[in-house]
Amino acid sequence: MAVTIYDIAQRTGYSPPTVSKALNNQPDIGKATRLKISAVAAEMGYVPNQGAKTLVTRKSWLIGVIFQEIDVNLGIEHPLFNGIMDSFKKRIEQEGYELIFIARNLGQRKMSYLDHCRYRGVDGVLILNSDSFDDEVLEVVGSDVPSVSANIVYEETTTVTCQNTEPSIEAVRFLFGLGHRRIAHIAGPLNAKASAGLERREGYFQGLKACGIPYDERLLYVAEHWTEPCGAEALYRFRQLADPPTAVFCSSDLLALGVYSAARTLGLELPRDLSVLSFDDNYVARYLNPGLTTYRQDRVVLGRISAEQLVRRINGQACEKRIQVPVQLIERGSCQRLVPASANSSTQ
Amino acid sequence: MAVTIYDIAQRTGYSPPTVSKALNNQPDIGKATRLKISAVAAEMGYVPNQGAKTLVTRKSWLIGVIFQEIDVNLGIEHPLFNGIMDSFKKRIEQEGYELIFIARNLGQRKMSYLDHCRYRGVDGVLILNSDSFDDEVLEVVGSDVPSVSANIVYEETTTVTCQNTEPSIEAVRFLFGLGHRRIAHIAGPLNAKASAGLERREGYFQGLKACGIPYDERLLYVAEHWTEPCGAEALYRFRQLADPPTAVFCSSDLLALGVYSAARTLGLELPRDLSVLSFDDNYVARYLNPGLTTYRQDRVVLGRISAEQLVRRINGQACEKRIQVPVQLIERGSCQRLVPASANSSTQ
DNA sequence: CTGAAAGCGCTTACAG
DNA sequence: CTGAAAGCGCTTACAG
Repeated sequence: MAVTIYDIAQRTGYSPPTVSKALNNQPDIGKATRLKISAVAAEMGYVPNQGAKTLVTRKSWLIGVIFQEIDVNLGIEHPLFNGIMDSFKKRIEQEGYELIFIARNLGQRKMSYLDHCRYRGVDGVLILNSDSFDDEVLEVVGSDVPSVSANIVYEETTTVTCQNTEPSIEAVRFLFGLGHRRIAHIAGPLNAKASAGLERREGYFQGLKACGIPYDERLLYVAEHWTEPCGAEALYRFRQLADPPTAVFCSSDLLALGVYSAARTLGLELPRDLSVLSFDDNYVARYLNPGLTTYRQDRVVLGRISAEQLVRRINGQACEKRIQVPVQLIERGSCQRLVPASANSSTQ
Repeated sequence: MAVTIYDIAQRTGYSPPTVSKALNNQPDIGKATRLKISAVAAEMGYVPNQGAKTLVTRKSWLIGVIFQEIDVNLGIEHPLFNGIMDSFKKRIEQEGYELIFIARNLGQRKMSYLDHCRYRGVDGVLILNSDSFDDEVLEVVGSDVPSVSANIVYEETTTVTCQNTEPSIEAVRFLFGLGHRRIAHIAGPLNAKASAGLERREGYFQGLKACGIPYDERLLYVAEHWTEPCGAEALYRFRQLADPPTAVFCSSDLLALGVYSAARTLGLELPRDLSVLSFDDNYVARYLNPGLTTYRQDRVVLGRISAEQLVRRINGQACEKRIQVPVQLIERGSCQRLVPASANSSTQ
């Protein structure tokens, strides 16, 4: 049987409330008393029962994570989500919180995400999902449970993502600077809440304009999912054109992976026959051949800021509606100057 | 304020205990009563408070996960651990359990893993760590908290890993079958509890013997860590030999990654100049060039079996001490017949 | 089949 | 500075 404050009370001669206050560093306790009590508590190996505390304080020190990734279907293996979650976890632990996964179906019992949050009494929730229209997630963000979203943009809560539009403009400029004029774009799924698809495409449009390149709708492919097969399909389409693109800007590395495999199938050599620029910097990007040049999303920063925003919400402090973290171009070998005037295979 | 069983009691006219029993499907409740109570509960949006239940039942329906990966330092991004955890999670959720991360340091408070388990009252613990000698983990497996380990082998509890020795014997045979005679091995760190390093090396030895190849100690490199730089270092060493290996069997994909990068640095072409066979089938293996031929660890099975074993332990049922799951050879392009007698670059 | 009593481990007013 | 009383939301004997 575990040691309780009653056991400590008995051993020290103080009452349970006094023990409780001493252990919680309440101010109205004599110094000697506090010392005595904590010494005995340590000696007896006392560990507080957080469940009992939660019952009376209404504070569980638990953060739920709704982790639902339907697109790539990698679950916790999802390369972006798990990086964010890892960093988020470290940051909230500093604040004394712990992470619990909010399950969708628990045993036989069907419980909504929101009910589930109440069931466990979580103090807040991190939303890491890819389905913008999931009713149950919508119910959570619309509830009084503090939340933060690190992918989908919800009006009702704080959303933390990377910057999308600006780097996408820069992406086009970068390829333009390498001499490319036929620059294609593989956009991710487009819907109002999934910022990545929409905002990166917007950057593509603006980049084209900034470079004075007229928009050619045949050079835009909108992927149905953020998956490799969709990326491959895009390249097959592009290659059917009489005047195919010499460079392609992919809105995610998973899509770029599809471009790589399609290129191999088509006998195209990268980057000689096609420059590929991407977005994410997944774990695999550096191992590809050629290494993928891509805008890196900083998962550590993304997770940390999400955590800080959520803690603010929990504490009732003011919060941003949307935070966008800068990305960083990681140059590897997949982009090449178009006209081989010089012998350089890559340019700064 | 949340709806409690008192509210339901009031509305239905029954007592709280009766409401409790009805909602928990206890047998000694009238059918009409049960129906009435559950209808009202549903109507009022009742969600049980699991914390309060835990206090009296001493069952939290919480499984802790000790996730500590010191080698590669990828945290939750660790490609093998997170795959196992994902599958484990799905399986325990079917049983009604949820996953909570057991933090090492929570806020200012320093709490051991074991104390932490008690603090949250977890019903069991999944151990996914890479440091065999972590005292705190040792304390957990030696305690009365039910546990299962999915990497390090602990005498005190159930360990679930893939098969190591048999496939490693097969690995040598496979390379032998391709005509290789100078077969090197990059072993992982060797210690009694980290089965992977030791057992795979053992398989290498046995495989050599089975093929009638005398063991040459210069062809064995023991990596200090399961990391890419260690794999690279191994190849640099091997290449300094007067008679370097024509094939290398790596005890993990991370090590193989190092071999790939060192090969590139050295100007070696894979698989023409060196056949590489590996173990794991990480996310990256298929994207390498050439694709990595490797023994796949089935994370889904590993996670599922770990979950089932832990549930058995929690329920006081008999458990295996060690379970080993078969691996599967995934042939891609990194192994080649040594003597190019035929034009085939890959063999069955 | 149903309910009054007690208690799980803790904290919060409140009185002294 | 310390403690008696009450209660958080729930379940478990036990009595009827």
